[in-house]
This record gives sequence, C-alpha cells and structure tokens, in this order.
Amino acid sequence: MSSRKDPELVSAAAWTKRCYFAGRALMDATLRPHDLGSTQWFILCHLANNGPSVQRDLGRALELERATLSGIISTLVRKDLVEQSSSGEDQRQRLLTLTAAGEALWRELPDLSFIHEAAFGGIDAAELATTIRVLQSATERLQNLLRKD
Amino acid sequence: MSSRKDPELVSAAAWTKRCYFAGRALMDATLRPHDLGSTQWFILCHLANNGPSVQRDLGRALELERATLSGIISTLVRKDLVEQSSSGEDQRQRLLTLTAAGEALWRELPDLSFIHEAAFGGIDAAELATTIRVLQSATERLQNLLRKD
DNA sequence: CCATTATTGTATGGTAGCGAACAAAATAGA
DNA sequence: TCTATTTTGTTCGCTACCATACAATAATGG
Repeated sequence: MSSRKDPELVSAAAWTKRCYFAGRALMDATLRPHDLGSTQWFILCHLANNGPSVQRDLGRALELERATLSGIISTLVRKDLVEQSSSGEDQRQRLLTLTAAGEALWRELPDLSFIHEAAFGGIDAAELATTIRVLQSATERLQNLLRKD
Repeated sequence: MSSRKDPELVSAAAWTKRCYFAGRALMDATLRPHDLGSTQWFILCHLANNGPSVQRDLGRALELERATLSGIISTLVRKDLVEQSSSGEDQRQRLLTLTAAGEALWRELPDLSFIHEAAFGGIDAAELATTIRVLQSATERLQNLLRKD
C-alpha cells in the first residue's frame, strides 16, 4: 500500500505531532490576552511555585536546551517579568527571579490544567497509562539512537 | 502534590512533546548531510510518490497551514528542488513539481521509515493501537475546544 | 601551580509552526 | 449582472526549537 519512502502520516508519530500542536495552540489561545507564550507560562509557573532558580536547573526541570531557554529568558527579561542576577556561588550561573510585575501577572494568569483535563480527562486510566508507557519507551528508543551517532 | 498552576510535566502531554521532538531530531540528524529539514523531506516525499500537486492539496495531505507551507515551499524553490507553475484551472493555485535536481536528490535520500520502526516497532500491537486511539481522541477534544472560541 | 577539560550561558542562523492582515481570483446570491 | 463571500496564496511578526561556535568560569590532573 505505502511505497518505500512514503511518509504515512496516519501513524502514532503523526498523532503525537497533532496532539502536541493542538495542545500548544489551545494554551497559546488562552494566553494570548496576556501576551504570553506557552513556554513562557511554564517558566513563570516554575519560578512562582519553586522560587528563584538558576537557569541550569530550570532547563533541567522543563527539559529545555540552554540555547532555547536563553532566548526565552531574554524576552521575559525584556518584558520585565523576570530578573537575572549573578548567583553567589558560581560566577557563570544566573539566578532567575520573578519581578514584581512578574508576580502580579502570575496572579491573574489562567490555570492551564483544564487543557490536560480536556485532552486526557475522560480517558480510561489504564489506557492512559498504556499511552504514557508507549510514548515514554518510544522516546527513549529514539534518544538512544540519537546518542549513538 | 502538584499545586494549582503547576505544569506537571510528567504527563501524557509532556511525553507527546518529548516523543515528537525526539523523532524530529532523529530525522533532522539523518537528513543533515543532505541539507534538508524533516518537513522538507515530507514534501519531496509526497511529490515523488503522488506526482505534481497543488499547494492546497499538499497542505491537506500533510496537515500544514497555508502560511507554514508557503514558507517551506519558497525555501524549496530557492534550493531549486521544486518548481511552481500556475495550474490551468484556478488562477490562484500553484502547481508544485519536482525539478530534475529535486528528483535526483530524492533518489539518494535515506528512507526514514526506520525511525517509525525504531520508535514503535517493538511495541505490542494492541498497546500501539490504544496509544493511537488515545492520542487521536485527545487531539479531537483539543481541536473542538479551539474551534469553540 | 598550570594546563586541560567540563560547565554555564550567549549569539547567530536555520527550520517549523501559528495568527493576522492582505491581494487576487473564484463562487454564490440578490 | 453586480455585489458579497469564500478560497488560495503571500507576507509579516512572533514563539519555540536546535546546532554550532564562542566566551567565561569551574573543576581536575599532572
């Protein structure tokens, strides 16, 4: 049916893409009145819930590359929502803190957990667990292949 | 455990993201020697397998927005891999065709289906089917929410 | 102590994706 | 017919992601 090099979009991989972007689109639409992107929201989220953090730890927690995080942080700093200060210990590290404006914005931001509820809330728990396990194992296989070259 | 506005990355949504990007990263790494992006590969793929196509149909087949596709097409044209000509019927439409260089490149491109195999090949068929069904239903719920506002 | 290596962050350039605004062409409706 | 709407595609500006190359600081091993 499908020739050798056919993309075959009707597959698990295609659905991970669609599902990911549908969720992001919904987050972005919800956050648009606040002039905030979804990843920016995640960052404010983490800082508000866990207190000031060094960029390195934030990147580990949210699984963002240094370069990616660096860019997003600089836009958050430009918007005066986040402050960078040198952490006492390591002169390379930058400590990230919510500004007053950042805290104020944070308090009026919507709760996005309804999106996770909307997407996966009505789904049978066992099936959801299976899904997570399959996605996790697929991700690990892919990342192993990546490391090997 | 998780506070009201906590991102809780350890969830199905987080794994869809990781899985999507791991797959894309592997595709991109494989295609890097050929100076081609993964979505560019999908487009060449579709044109090679299905013959010349109008941009509208290509977008529907690959589920790409007009704006997104338009940008990628213009880079493919700049690389002289794809040609745009006006389709006879509708003066708005542009017919997309592989150039000779595009066909030549296509012939030496690697088959990326090994990635799908690597990710999902070893997984129990029933569990894979469940995963696809869960992702599909989640995507549909999200898209319904998007349309409603 | 000094040279090497590892870590942290930045800057640049590229791909991919979306929304909004626009122009041109086609279609529908009055 | 002539106007209004829909469709198709482009352009602009933005987020987000990655790879690469770079600078600065730690940490490690002679």
